[in-house]
Amino acid sequence: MAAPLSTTISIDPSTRTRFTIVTPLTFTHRNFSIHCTASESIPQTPPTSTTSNTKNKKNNNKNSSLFDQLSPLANTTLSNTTSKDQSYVLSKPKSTWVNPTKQKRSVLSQQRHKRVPYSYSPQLRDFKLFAQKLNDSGDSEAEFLACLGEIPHELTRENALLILNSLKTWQKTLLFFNWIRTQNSLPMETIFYNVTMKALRFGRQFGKIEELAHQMIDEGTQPDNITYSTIITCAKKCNLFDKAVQWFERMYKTGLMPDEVTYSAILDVYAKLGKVEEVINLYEKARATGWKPDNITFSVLGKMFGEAGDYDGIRYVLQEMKSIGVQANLVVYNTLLEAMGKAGKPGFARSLFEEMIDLGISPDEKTLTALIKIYGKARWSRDALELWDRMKENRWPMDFFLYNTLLNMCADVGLVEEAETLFRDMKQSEHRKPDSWSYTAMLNIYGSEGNVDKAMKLFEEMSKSGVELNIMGCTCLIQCLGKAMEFDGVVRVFNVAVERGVKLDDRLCGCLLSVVSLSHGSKHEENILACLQQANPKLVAFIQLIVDEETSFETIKEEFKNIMSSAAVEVRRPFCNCLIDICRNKELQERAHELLYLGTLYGLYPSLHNKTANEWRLDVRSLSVGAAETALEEWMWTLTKIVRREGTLPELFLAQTGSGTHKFAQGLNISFASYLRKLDAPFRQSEEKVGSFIATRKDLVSWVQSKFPSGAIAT
DNA sequence: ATAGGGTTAG
Repeated sequence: MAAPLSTTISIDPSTRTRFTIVTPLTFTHRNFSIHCTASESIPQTPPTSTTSNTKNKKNNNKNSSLFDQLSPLANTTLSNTTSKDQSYVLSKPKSTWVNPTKQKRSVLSQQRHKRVPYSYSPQLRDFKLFAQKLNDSGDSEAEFLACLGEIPHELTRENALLILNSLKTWQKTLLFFNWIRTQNSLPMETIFYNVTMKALRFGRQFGKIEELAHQMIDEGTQPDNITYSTIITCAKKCNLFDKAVQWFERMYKTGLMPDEVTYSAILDVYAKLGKVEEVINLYEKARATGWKPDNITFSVLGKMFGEAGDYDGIRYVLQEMKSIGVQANLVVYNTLLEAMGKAGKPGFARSLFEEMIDLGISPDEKTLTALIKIYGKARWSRDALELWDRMKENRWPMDFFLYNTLLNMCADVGLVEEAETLFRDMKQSEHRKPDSWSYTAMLNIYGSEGNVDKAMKLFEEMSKSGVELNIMGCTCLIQCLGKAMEFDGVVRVFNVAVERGVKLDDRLCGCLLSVVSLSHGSKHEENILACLQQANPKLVAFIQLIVDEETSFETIKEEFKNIMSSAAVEVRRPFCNCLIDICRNKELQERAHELLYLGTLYGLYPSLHNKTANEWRLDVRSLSVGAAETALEEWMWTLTKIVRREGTLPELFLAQTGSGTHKFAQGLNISFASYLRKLDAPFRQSEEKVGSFIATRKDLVSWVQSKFPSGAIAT
């Protein structure tokens, strides 16, 4: 989803750490400031979910939200915490009571529903057989009802429940439920509704569940915690989060207190809505009344913080577990591992895994999938291979997800042969035939490696064996063919994708855009542009605009903003990089500088410049070759200006291109080095750090002075 | 699935 692109200050309360400060930045053609460390902001998270409660606040209490209802409780149970408190994690002291003897009002019931075992029925065997017969009956209502005529004995409460629980489709459960109702021989207890609702939930029939709920309310059968938690989790399963919240609030309004099951279910609903503050609020309110959360709650919290990439949140969960004395189980470890990965902490994931092994908890497929994925994304090939060996050694469980994750990991760290072996094994296996994910991983590997022949062979193989080509496989292929300058192949693959109805996304457009820049000067440029025209006509129109020297900067700025606003966040920088390359190919250097300026202005290059008193650093690691050259030129112009007016300069200048730790990474450092030579700039390749270029102030100043006659420098 | 809550691949 595209986040809005904005030129105003944006402080999104849901992202606690992300503030963007706009400082005035003057811009004149040809005279670019490189001090663009501040940026106009593009919010990274769509501002969607944070305001839903304020909407309800104005309504009367008939429709008031849960938080309004709970706020009097909050005032009495929580001290010195405001809901706007940004530092809820770790720094907040545990709640302190003003009056510890005063009874705190509860937000949840500590008592769970007691399970009543079924009483013995002498007709159990007969009814089990009868249930079997009903399951085997035809699916039509008539057949089912005919079968019901053969009921062996009069229906008791226990036997009715037995049958309700034994029917295998929700349709039959519902028919049987309605039949009991019409028989009128048994009082309709809550448990009948609950069992039926559970069957409906299995079939994701939220509408039917709601009908039943209204029906029971109408006839005066009280819904209990089991009813509500079933309704809420069904809504959740059907992605009807508003409905889940609605039913939870309804429950409060009827005066029924949720127990811990319902409570953790609703915590999960708010977590899935991304309402982190609300979840913490509810969690702490319940904690304050003495509730002892269990592993399920911690799994919900861990998942939520993982989705938010919030490392502090994950630490908060670990700390809470420790202080409450709850030992994590396998599910919690799996969730927290996954969360550590999302928060970008592979090292902590590794220690968490070792901690779990030391405790004697055996990893399952999900554990290993999470960890292999993390090592792959972090490019920790040694850890990934070590873990892979341990998996084989210990015969830890493997499944299809794990196989495909291993393939993806191989793609991430550049293990071509290992991937080929695994892929071959999968083909030879009975139950783990490669699917579209597996093929995509292999296409990714061959694509990154630039192995056109093997990639195309896989492509043909997929068509033959009927494995669907998905958007990512398609993008990998196009990228691979483009880099190999096989533009006819690009067009062919693109057309196949369109024919098969692959939905074209922004990444594919970015890929095509890079092919456009590569095809410059060849007879194929028009054909590639025609593909892009189909995928994203606005982008093609923008290219036409930027390559026309007559277009004013104001127009470029406006259209740039439009293009980037509607593009997915992750493709904005690649788009800008490619557009700069296209301009430089056509020797439209000035336009290239304008685009780099705009990219910087809109925060697409947030860490391009780093300055300390001793060192100025240009970090071009996320730039394309053309964009990196443009950035270097701009840097040098600024230095020239500063030298001219005899401003202060640091001792050291450093340009970083990255060493290309990725096995497949194409050498930006090589092209950057040759451009430095072309400019005859006094940067030297650092000996200890590959991909770093260093220059001293002395050398740079004399270089600047030699480029400009001394008279020109005097002011 | 045996009346209710949590975790796996771009």
